[in-house]
Amino acid sequence: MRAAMCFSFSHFQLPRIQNHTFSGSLWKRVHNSSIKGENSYRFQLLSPSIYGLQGGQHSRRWSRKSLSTNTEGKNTLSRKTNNISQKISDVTNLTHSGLNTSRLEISGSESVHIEQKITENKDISKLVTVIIFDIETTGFSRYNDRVIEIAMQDLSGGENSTFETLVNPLKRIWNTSIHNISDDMVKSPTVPRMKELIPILVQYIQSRQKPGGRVILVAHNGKSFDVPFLKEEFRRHSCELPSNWLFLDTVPLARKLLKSGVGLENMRLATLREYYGIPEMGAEHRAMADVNVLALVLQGLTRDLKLTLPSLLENHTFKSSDIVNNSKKKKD
DNA sequence: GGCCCTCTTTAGGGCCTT
Repeated sequence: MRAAMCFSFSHFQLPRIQNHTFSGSLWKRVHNSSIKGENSYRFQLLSPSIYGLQGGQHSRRWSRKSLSTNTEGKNTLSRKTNNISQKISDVTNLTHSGLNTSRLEISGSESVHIEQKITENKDISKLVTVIIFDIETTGFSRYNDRVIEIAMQDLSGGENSTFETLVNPLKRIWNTSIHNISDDMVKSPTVPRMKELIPILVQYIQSRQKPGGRVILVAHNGKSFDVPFLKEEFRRHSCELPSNWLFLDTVPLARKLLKSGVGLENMRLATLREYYGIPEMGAEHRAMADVNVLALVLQGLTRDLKLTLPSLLENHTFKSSDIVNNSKKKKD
């Protein structure tokens, strides 16, 4: 199967977020809602630092360009090809010839310096890539259900800062009412299966990693759901999540905020979106819509909890190896 | 399923994810 990927040059501007009480902060964006047609977005992303970090002058305007398959599941041809799409094509071809995805793993030794910089309290924002991600699945069981959509957004911005694709789960989708992703949408020949997507995914994240830096993959309830789910999908295809990927779960941060007595009702993403006055960004429970929301929720959480990038790295990240896989006790 | 909380730890219930 050919996993046809295409570039969608999106134009999406978010509304201005209230409470810019600090300067030089991460997502100090200026967004004006302006949706230009279906699947057409653009937004501006300014400084790639987190609360408390001096990220320098990042007034440069980023134009986010997306890397995606057609998430409506229609069989359309890509309208533009460049080096990255060629790389993806190459990776896909390698997959078909039996690629071992461990070849794509980044050496853990490359990230040694970042721990030193944390210790030395140096600016590490230029070494850390923060990627928000979300998956849609056929259900809650990582053993019996499958991923049907995945979306990612590198907060550094720039070309190809987002990635999204449907995934053919090779099984019936029973929860279409949740996310509106149907069997017909994922059966399109342009929609990759997980077997084909894994090396593409690893290649994409590797392409976003800065030399000698670290990648933090952020998801809401990621430690209990998204990361174990991905880990199981990788295991099912005899792969492992790269050991140098770090993960961050925003639920514990939300719990901390809730306990502080600010009036947050619960820790759901939708509740956090309302709490921070973030407008809906497309259909709820579509991966990229939730990623866009979580990107702004993370901004609010780090601001309210006064979390710096070093403190996030040291106290709130985990590795996939921290998650116990009980798959040996289960049968698909 | 992992995490947190409590009327707990030799347990049970609720939250959060699709």
